[in-house]
Amino acid sequence: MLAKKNKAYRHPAEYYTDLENSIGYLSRIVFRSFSRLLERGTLTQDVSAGQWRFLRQLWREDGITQRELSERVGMREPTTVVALKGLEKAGLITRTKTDADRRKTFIYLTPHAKKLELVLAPMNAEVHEIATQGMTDAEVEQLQSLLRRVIDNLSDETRKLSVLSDIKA
Amino acid sequence: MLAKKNKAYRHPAEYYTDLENSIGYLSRIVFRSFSRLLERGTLTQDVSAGQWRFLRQLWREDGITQRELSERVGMREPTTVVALKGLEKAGLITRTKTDADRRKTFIYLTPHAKKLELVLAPMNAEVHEIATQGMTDAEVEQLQSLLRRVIDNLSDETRKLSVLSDIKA
DNA sequence: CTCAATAACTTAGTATTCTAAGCATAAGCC
DNA sequence: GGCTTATGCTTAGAATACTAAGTTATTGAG
Repeated sequence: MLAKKNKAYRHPAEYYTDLENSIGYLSRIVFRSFSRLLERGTLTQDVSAGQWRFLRQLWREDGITQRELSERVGMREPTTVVALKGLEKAGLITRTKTDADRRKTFIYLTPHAKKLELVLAPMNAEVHEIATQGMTDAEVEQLQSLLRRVIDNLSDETRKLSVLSDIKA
Repeated sequence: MLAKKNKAYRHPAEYYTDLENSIGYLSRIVFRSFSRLLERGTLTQDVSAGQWRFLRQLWREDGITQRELSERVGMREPTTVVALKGLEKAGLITRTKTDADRRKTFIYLTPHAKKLELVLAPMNAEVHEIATQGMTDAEVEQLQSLLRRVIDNLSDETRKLSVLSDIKA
C-alpha cells in the first residue's frame, strides 16, 4: 500500500500497470454499461436514463421539494431543474407551491408515472441480475459494501477540499 | 438470488429497498466522486477530466490511431474527435496522416504532454489511495475483481442485445 | 424593524458523451 | 476494372451534468 505521506515523485512506470485497475476507471465502465442496458428497456416507455433516476426516488418519496430530490438523487440543482422540465412536459410529474414557504416547489408524480413503476422497477432488477450473474449473494453484498466504503472515503475527502494542493505545489 | 427465468411481475415494494444498493447507482456515485476529486488536481495543469482519460492511454501507447485510442479508452469515436480537438488546441497532441492508409490519423503526444505525466499520474494514484483508505490490499483486489466480473457480465449481455424485449412485451 | 445573510429555485454557458448520418479511402469480389 | 462493402474519421444534434451567477423569499442579528 502506498503511504499517504509519501509525496515524492516516483517514476511514472509505477503507475502504468495500475491504470486498468483504477477504481475510477472500473466504476465508470460499470456505470455506463449498466446505464445503457437499463435505458434500452426504459426507452420503450419513453423514459430516459436521466429521468429514471428521478422517478426512482419519487416512487419512494412523493411530494418532496426540488432541493430534497436533488440531494437524494445525488445531482446538483440545475441538473434537477432541467430534468424536471422534461418530466413535467412528459406528463410524469406536477409541481406545486404552497403559501407556507413560497420559495419551495413540491414535486408529485402523476397517476401515469406511478403506474410506470410496475413496468420500470422490474427492469432495474433485471439488469442488476444480469450484472451480478454467477456471483453469490455474499459476493454481491461484499461488492456493495466495498463500493459504499469507497463512497464514504471520497465524500469525506471532498468535504476536506484541500487534498491535492500539496501535489500542485 | 433471483432466477433469471422468473419474469412474473412482483409487487414494486420488493424493489424499493434494493434501489440504494443498486450496483448501477453505487458505481455512478463512485465514478463521479472519483472523477471530481481527480479533476480538482488535473485542472491545476489545465487538463480536464475528459482529456485526462485520453492522455492516460497515450502515455502508455503513443502513436496509435484514433480508432484504437477510442477502443482503449472505452469511448465512441465522435467523443474522441471532440476530445482530440481540445487536446490539439491545448498543444498536448499532434495528429499525423501517412500515405500507407490515408484514412488513418495517428496521435502523438507533444513533449509538454509527456512531461505532464510526471505531475498527473501521481494525482491519480493519490485519489486512488484516498478512495481505498482503510481497506486492505486483499479488499482492494477483491473490489477490482468483482467490478471486472460485473463488466464482463454486462458486456456479454450487451452483445446479445435482446435482453429486455420480453419485459417490454 | 431593518438590513444582511441564507435558502430555493432558475438561467446561462460549458463540458462530456451519445446516436445517426455523412464523406473519403481502402479492400474484396465478379 | 468497376461496383459493393467495410473502415476511419467527421459533422450534427441531442441528453446529461456541471459551475457561476442571478432572482425571489425567508430568516436572523442588532
